Amino acid sequence: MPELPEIALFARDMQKELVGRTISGIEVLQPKCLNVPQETFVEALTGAQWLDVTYRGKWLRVETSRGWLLLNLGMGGEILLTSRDHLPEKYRLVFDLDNDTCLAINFWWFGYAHYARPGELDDHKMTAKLGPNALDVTADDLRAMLQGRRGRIKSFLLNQSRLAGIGNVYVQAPLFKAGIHPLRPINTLSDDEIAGLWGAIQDTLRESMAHGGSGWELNLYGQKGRWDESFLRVGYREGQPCPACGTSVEKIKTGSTSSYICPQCQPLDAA
DNA sequence: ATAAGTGTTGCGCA
DNA sequence: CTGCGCAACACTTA
Repeated sequence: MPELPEIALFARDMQKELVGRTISGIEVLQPKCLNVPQETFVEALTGAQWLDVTYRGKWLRVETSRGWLLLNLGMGGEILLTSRDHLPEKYRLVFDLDNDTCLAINFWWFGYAHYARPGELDDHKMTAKLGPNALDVTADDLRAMLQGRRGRIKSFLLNQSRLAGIGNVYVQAPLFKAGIHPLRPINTLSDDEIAGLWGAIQDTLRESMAHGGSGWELNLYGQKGRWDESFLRVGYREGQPCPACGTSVEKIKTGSTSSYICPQCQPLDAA
């Protein structure tokens, strides 16, 4: 599940490897992931030169000389810099480059490769409505964003139009570190708790990036990250002892997603 | 072998 | 508008 740390690392590595390269060919094996007809997509970007790679939340935004390539890996996938001789087993999309390398992209569900014409990035609804990157807000920003809002804290954190980049994997550790139950109503959070949550989010995302991202994902070069299960604290560790107090970690349903909590450290009705 | 669980996003509903 | 449940259908684990 690629989330902000992995996407930020992709953007950094793609910036380094691909800026200046020209797309010499495009192969589309799964047209349903496009937002325009396949012919339009291929015609628009073939011959385009890579200018800049940035990201917003879980989206990669590639600016080319002929418009924008917008990538979202959905619930999982790979972007691999390789060559035609070493294509991975599965891929949905290949961009051939002018130095005999190619970019092979795979997503196993709900991934997108979208196109927006030059200067029309704002017309791309799915990226235009995203909130600020989770790493770009200050503690004061977060408190202001939560002010007067109803609902549960976890729903807010996962809502990409509020705060972009956090998914169900990276939401677990900050809530644990801040001692906040995922279902806590937003209006019951104290300023101190919000400040603690903000710090825990920053720490978690930066810690993962410093370790090359998630250990379940491959980077641009096909290498696994080193941010593994040991950093999750309670996430995906049902039945194991809480690292702080030893209480058994519980898995609970929080809306349509699951959460892993220490019932001792993250009580629901704390004040 | 068959079925359930998973993670993201947009949409429909109160 | 806002918060929340659900559906989209690929792949792994019970």
